Parts: sequence; structure tokens; C-alpha cells
Amino acid sequence: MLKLSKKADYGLLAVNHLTLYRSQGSVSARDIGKTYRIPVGLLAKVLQRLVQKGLLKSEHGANGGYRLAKPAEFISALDVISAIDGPVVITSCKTERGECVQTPACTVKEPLRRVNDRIVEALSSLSFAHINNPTFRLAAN
Amino acid sequence: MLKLSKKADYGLLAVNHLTLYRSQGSVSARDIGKTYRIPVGLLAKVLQRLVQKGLLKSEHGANGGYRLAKPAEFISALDVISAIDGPVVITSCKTERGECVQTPACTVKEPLRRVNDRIVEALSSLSFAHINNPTFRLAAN
DNA sequence: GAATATAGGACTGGAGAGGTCGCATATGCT
DNA sequence: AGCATATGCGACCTCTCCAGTCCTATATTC
Repeated sequence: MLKLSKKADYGLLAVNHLTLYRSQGSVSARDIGKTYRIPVGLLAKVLQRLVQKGLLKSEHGANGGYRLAKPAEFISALDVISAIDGPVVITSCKTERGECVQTPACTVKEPLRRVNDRIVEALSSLSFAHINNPTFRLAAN
Repeated sequence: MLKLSKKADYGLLAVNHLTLYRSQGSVSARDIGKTYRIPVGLLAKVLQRLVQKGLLKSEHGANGGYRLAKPAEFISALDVISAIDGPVVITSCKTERGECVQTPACTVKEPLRRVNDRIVEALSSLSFAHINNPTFRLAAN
């Protein structure tokens, strides 16, 4: 349906929160969840995944939580989305479980691949530094 | 997961087929289904939807089938996709069943809306005349 | 050692995608 | 007329996978 998963939405929201509050050290999943009314357990999973992918760093224990692993301008929406949902591919032509049966005869996969490239480009040009710039614009607009 | 539905894929494939064979009059769902190994019953549903939305015209009876309702340059990938899957909106911010609970506090909906615009733009600039032009390029590349 | 974090696996409910079937209707052919 | 072949459309079914919960282990602070 060409929609981001809720997990990806939550991830974007959380990373942006960590960007906004990065001067205050770590923020817990609990705090972020409360702020945006996201189920805390689920959000924790999402954040753990972002740690695994090297986008965030975590701190255990009281006063622990999450913080950005690098400056906000080096974290893109694509980074977050693909960390959570896997690679951005709008078609089902090929997945980890092989190709779809249409692939050999498919006359539209090449154009769709180009559309896909455009989407990837738009998402990767959108960093969190960018997002919080009040006068931001997407690149190449 | 930011993927087109199979129905949308089938629709794109079918409309492109009708574009390629438009000089030969109507083509049945059965023929198209066999060509691309698409379940015929399902494909028929998809094509009927495209008729409802005014993209195709249908003819009942023997030697009936489907054909484009207008020249291929006036039918875009976006037309087909949104006819089948509904409007292209990558977020769950708002649907026909109201807004998500995050919306008021959401800090990323505006940037995502812009990404969405880019996707819509890419899909709407992709006509079927365009797709079958061997040297095609997406607009604004 | 109590409180508060993350880490991560197991599990469940439910929505929705993908697909099937049956029947009505329309058209062409013999 | 009668049959074969189309579309039109609603009901239905299955099965995957997203969204969310729960539980336990581990780490850190006070």
C-alpha cells in the first residue's frame, strides 16, 4: 500500500526527539513514549534496532536511555526507515525469498526501479538536522 | 512497508500490456493473466476497478475485453496505483478513519508530507507512453 | 539491594492482502 | 435459439504479517 510501518513512523519520531534534546544527554524509551503516546514496549524494540544499526547509542540503568550515535546531519530518514523496515523497495520483484513469477515477463520493473531510486534519493537527502531547520527544503526542488 | 500491493503491480502490468497492444483492440483478462502468470480472477477485479475509475473501457461478450480509455500519454502510474490502492500517502497521520494519536505532537509530519509530494510527482510524471519509450527518463532528473 | 534502564525472545490478536467461487449480464457465433 | 466467452460484482476464505504485550535477563545508579 506504499505506506511506512508504524514502527518506522515511531522511529522517525523518536530519532527526531533525540535530535531536539541531544544537549540533555540520554532520553529513555519511557519518556519518548509518553511524549508521543507511543506504546513503550514497542518503541523500546524500535530503539534497540536503531542501536544495532549504529544510529543510536544506549545506556543501561537508572538515568539511562538513548542518544544519537552521530551528528544529526549524518542521520537520514532513509537510515531510520531501512533500519526498521528493511531496504526500501516498492516492488515485490525480488525479496529474500526469491523473485516473483512475473519478473521474467515484466515490462514495468525498470521504470519502477527508477521511481524507487527517486524515493530513496528523497529520503536519504532528508537528514534530521534538515528536518529541524525551519526553512528546510528537500534537495533538488 | 512502503511497497506497492500486488494488485497495483498487476494493474500496472496490465495497463502497460494494453498500451503495447492497443492497436489490436480489446484484450481479455484471461489473455493478460496467462501472459504474466497473474491469477485471472484477481486480475479481472483489478481491471474492473480501472474501468470504474475511467482509465479503461470494457467490452462484454465473446471477443470482448479491455482497452485504454484514452491515449497512453494521459495515463500515469499514479492514476493506476491510486485507482487500486487508494490515494498515495506514506504516513498513517490521517486516513478516512480519522487521525492517529501522534498527530498533534508530531514533529515529522511536515517533512514526510514533502517526501510524499516527491513520490506523487515521480509517479504522476510516469505515463505509459513514457514507459515504453526506450530512451525514457523521469522528469526533472 | 531496590529502582530504573536496556536487550531480546515468545507469544497473541486482528487487520488486511491475496485469492477463489458463484451468479448475473452482455455479446458473438453457429 | 443456444452455447461459448466475456465482464460485473458480491461473498467468502486463508494466511501472512503488523502491532502490541509479556516475561526474563542484564546493566547501572543511588
